[in-house]
Amino acid sequence: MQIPEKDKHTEGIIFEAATRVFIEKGMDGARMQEIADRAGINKALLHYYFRSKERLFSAVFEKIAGQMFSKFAPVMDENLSFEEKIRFFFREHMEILKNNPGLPGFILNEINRNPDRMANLIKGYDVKSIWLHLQKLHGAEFEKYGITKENFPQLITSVVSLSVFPFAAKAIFSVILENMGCHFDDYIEQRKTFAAGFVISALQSGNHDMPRYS
Amino acid sequence: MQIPEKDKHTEGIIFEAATRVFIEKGMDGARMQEIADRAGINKALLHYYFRSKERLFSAVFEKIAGQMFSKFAPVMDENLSFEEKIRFFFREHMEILKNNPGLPGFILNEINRNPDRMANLIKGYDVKSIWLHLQKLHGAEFEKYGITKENFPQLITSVVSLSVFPFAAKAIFSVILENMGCHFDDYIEQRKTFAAGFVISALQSGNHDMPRYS
DNA sequence: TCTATATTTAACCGTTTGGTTAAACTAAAT
DNA sequence: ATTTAGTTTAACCAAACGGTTAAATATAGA
Repeated sequence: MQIPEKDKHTEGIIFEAATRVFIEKGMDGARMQEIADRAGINKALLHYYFRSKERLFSAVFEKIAGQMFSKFAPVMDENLSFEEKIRFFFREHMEILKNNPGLPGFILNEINRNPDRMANLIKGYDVKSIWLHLQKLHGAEFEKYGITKENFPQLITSVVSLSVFPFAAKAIFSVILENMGCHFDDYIEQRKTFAAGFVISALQSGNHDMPRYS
Repeated sequence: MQIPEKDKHTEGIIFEAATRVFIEKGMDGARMQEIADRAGINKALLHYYFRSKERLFSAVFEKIAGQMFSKFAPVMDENLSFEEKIRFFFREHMEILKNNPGLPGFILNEINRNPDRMANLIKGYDVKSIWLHLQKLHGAEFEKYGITKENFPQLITSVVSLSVFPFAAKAIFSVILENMGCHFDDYIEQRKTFAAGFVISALQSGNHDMPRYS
């Protein structure tokens, strides 16, 4: 047999090319011919490795989405105070996105196109278990900050929004920021500390407006 | 001549059908045949009113984007304190998005696909002029809250992130929230007051971590 | 009634696209 | 040397798609 390293090599080249094209153009906008061209191979070989566009896309999406979500969990296991974890999260997570600014748009676009794919993806990332886990670790801090089971979803979605949205809306934000003489990358660098401080300040003041569940 | 109302009527029906399809599928995923079907007319008539897919899409996009951005400005002219404006913004803006949850994803997807379109769209929404306007109106509050020209972009992008991102990521959030026994619409209703309180709390505590510009 | 526009019908066109096929070539493994 | 899998080439196919055309019909205004 032939060396499997070469298989992985070519398969990897195709996969990387496909990843770039799918991120740029999305599933609908991507063309198999363009993927083949960027990989420096031909369409026939593309289908030799990945039978169809759908299969190739699924492989790319699952890897990217997996990478994306897997970066959330480990932060929560670090031996840090809750406040330090928040700073840690913004610093690390936004650094990853800074190097892959197209990921949020890619994920959001695809889950909007095909919401069913979410079901498979989400299992294993249960917010309730995260809540229980964190409450065990940081019960005292949670009480001090007034973090409850009711406002916890609001809190973590706020954290995610503050870090992810600027990348999802990069095409808008970068233009607007330039008008104020600020470059996007500088803005992101500032944001790592600003957003962390912003969240922590909000927690410390403690008066979270939370209506009762209806 | 025929009554122009009927023209507008049919044109409006087509336009609305196109809007729905484009929001659901995006430019690349949308099909002219499906737009015609949903409008209850035929493809020929579609091209009779809107010469091409590109023109139809541009018309839809510009109207939606215009609606979207026009909702930001008037908030700033209300006769309210800055704190009240923040509460007002979250309440009103999120109510609009609640009734049109597909808009953020549509806009984000398209500006990612075609960033050049942003240039035309942004002019008229200059952050620097908004900053000058607000600083004139709320100079005292800005000083109290420590809002400066440097951290202002961080502040308003945070406000926008907190309100818009949950809709852009609705397909993810709704699944995750269900795991905690919370429905998306309830979450949004809570969020109007939570996010406002969150921002105001962060401002009141005042210690915004802001590194110097590089 | 005549006319101009709105609308339908239905066929048609050129291009693109995802995917296939078959033959030939390469090169390492046995 | 033979086998096996990787790879190229190049042609091909059927379906989908955006868009066009032309003839027929409906309808309201002049």
